[in-house]
Amino acid sequence: MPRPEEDQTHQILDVILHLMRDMRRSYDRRARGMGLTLSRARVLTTLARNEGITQTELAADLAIESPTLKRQIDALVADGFILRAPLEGDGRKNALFLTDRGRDAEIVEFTMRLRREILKGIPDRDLDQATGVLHQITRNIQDLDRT
Amino acid sequence: MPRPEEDQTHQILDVILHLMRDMRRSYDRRARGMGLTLSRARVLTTLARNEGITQTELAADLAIESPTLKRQIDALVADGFILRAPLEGDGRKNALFLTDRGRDAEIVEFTMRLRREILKGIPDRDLDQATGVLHQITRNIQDLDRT
DNA sequence: GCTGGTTGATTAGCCAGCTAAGTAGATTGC
DNA sequence: GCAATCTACTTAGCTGGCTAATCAACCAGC
Repeated sequence: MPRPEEDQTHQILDVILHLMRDMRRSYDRRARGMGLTLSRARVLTTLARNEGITQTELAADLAIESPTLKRQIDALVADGFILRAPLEGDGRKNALFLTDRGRDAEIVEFTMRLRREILKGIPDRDLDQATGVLHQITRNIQDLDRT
Repeated sequence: MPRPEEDQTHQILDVILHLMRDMRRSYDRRARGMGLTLSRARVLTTLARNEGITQTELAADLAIESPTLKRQIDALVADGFILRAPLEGDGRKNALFLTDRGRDAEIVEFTMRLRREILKGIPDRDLDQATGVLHQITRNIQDLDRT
């Protein structure tokens, strides 16, 4: 059982990897009854802030690629949460709208409550500091990719 | 363009979601030439610290489920990075070993270098503080799941 | 007003995570 | 010493991320 010192210091990357999976799994298990997942809830709450936008615009808001979004939209349309409407004036674009079911306050409420629970007991300034570190890591990655 | 205040404060969860994707994408693109991905490199480096362990043990070390690991092992065996050997004394278990190719220092070196680059310019104490916050979030999720 | 390039959405196919269920080998209890 | 249970691995199938390539509609320039 060798234990190189390097691993201890760079631990944060593995913590991030695991945390994301834990978040997803926990949310998905809880939201299954509503027919949602973490990713799909994000689509709904993001769309709720800006109904009528196109798929490309929504994908940009969510920072995911359009084929990824497309499958989620298909599922949400099939489950009656949102609607695709052809956008007049441009035959390529779809405008997206929530249905009554998709606009149901329960989803937003549920998501916000869970987020509050997940961050419980952590002072705002600690959250801000941690967020700053994560942003710095993101910038470092972008710098690397530019090389 | 409405902008509810709540979103600003809980931003960290989205940052985590995106950061993980950025890490994966950046690593995978760079490591493609070696036939590796971030997940597979993690399998190799974790196994390197403890050759001869079984799949279940390795899955526990990586904190992933055994079916997830199984597919990665299949791929790594196919590409000549590792070997499955039947473990004498228990016909159910496989012992895992690196091949010469898998033991190749380049992989470990490459991974460590990239990790250093990604964390460049961030003081250790900031990293530790951020890691602490992430751990707290992980504990909060586990507490929720226990309910 | 046609032609070439651009854009929005889709399709196809990959990787990596998961759960649920199946199979074969070990272990335990009677 | 056999039945029942448990364990390790596998199989099957879902979700969600990605890239590459296709198709249709739009737009620019000549």
